[in-house]
Amino acid sequence: MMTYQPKSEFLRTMIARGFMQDCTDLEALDEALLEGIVPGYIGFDCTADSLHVGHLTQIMMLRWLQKTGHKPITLMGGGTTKIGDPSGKDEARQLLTTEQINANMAGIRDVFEKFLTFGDGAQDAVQPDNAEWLDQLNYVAFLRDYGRHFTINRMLSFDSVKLRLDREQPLTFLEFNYMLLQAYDFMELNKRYGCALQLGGSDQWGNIVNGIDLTRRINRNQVFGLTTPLLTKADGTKMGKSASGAIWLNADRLSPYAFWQFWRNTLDADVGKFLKLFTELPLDECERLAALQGADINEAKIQLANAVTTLAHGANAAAAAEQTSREVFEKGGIGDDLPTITLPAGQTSIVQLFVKAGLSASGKEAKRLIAEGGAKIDDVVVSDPGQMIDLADTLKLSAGKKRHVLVRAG
RNA sequence: GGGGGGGUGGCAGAGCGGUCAAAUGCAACGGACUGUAACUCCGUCGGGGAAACCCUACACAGGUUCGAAUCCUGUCCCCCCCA
Repeated sequence: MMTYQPKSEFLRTMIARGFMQDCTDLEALDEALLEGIVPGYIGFDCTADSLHVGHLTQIMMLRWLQKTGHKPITLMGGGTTKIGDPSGKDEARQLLTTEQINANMAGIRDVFEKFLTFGDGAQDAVQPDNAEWLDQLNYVAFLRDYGRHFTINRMLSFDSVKLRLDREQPLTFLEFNYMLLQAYDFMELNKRYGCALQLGGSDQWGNIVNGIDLTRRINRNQVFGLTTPLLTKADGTKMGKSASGAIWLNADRLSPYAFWQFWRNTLDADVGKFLKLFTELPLDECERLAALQGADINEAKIQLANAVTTLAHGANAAAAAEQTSREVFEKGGIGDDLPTITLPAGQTSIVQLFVKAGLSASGKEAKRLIAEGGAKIDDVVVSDPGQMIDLADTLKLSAGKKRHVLVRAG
């Protein structure tokens, strides 16, 4: 039960928009936020060269932090990625090379540039890499200075550890150390940047609390933690995955059109929640849109798609995606934003066309699609799998009602 | 170190000499319905081929059989119990 009503804009926003799950000390954090600039951080693994929709809650929190007058720190886990966080994972992850990690870090930076303002100012975002301090740790010195502050009894009580032990899945000592290093990160960020807040998903609670304790003991500073609820869709499935994989925030990995479509296809019941979390539309507008009934709620989904795509890819990309979507879905036409492939002009079998366009994983699958009546070329149902087609101009291939690809003769 | 159980399709999980490209569930894909929904229903769901049909698959390598996911031998990996 939340009895305390925060006064700071940041916390009020977090609560009102549904970001808040738990806070270590709401009242004291609120005071700190009212007093001055609070640097707050979230750590990100460097396991891929982009971030995806699953990270978007965290990204938006940092954006709000900056918008409400504070300093976001996007900590790159260049050091900890070499270890792997056991939280919520069933198995140890495979280790990445330093080169891969560095490349990934650059890609992630590109994503953050869209959401945050980086620089040297007091409220500008910074992006340190924990390899800066973790790589040079001396094992014995670390154990002596910091290891003494962690008891095995306590560490064993964390859900992330318990889960693995209960399932009798191996938890290596390497992974077991992850939480020490994350705690060390918080302490180090407190030293370097005066960082006083760690944000994260609710699965990070244990790690965050460890960092708070360590910072208090070593630095003698009070710092805070705030977690977000685990995000699930109304149908119970995990947020951020689609048929074709993760919904990346990077245009190289997922086109703005596909990104827009992802949001356009939000479940009715999720529209309000997503508007609040992933857009900056005023709350009353979010509520008005979410309350639309029947087919009218499609308008809300378009607004959602436009707003989120604008944040991630810019207003032009969002407008183009919307335009193409209207052409394709409302008029049955084509749009520039549709995924496009170029193939040599001439005779091609339809089956091969669908495979090359990425609409079918194999020829077998393409034939199946045709047999089921789901394959269309320029909106005409294909009936003969053996048919050859003369590729001379541009064709629109459709697999079902939603997946369309343009094929150009080149 | 000793004893026992197991590794099957994206996942879960049957099969235990032929009728098995392998039950069932989930996921996925297509269709109907609709709002580019949800729910429900129907269909499909290893690869190649227009098709007949062929190929590759049940941890890996051999072997026994007319015939093996199913039996034998060896290798690797996982789990349980005892010490």
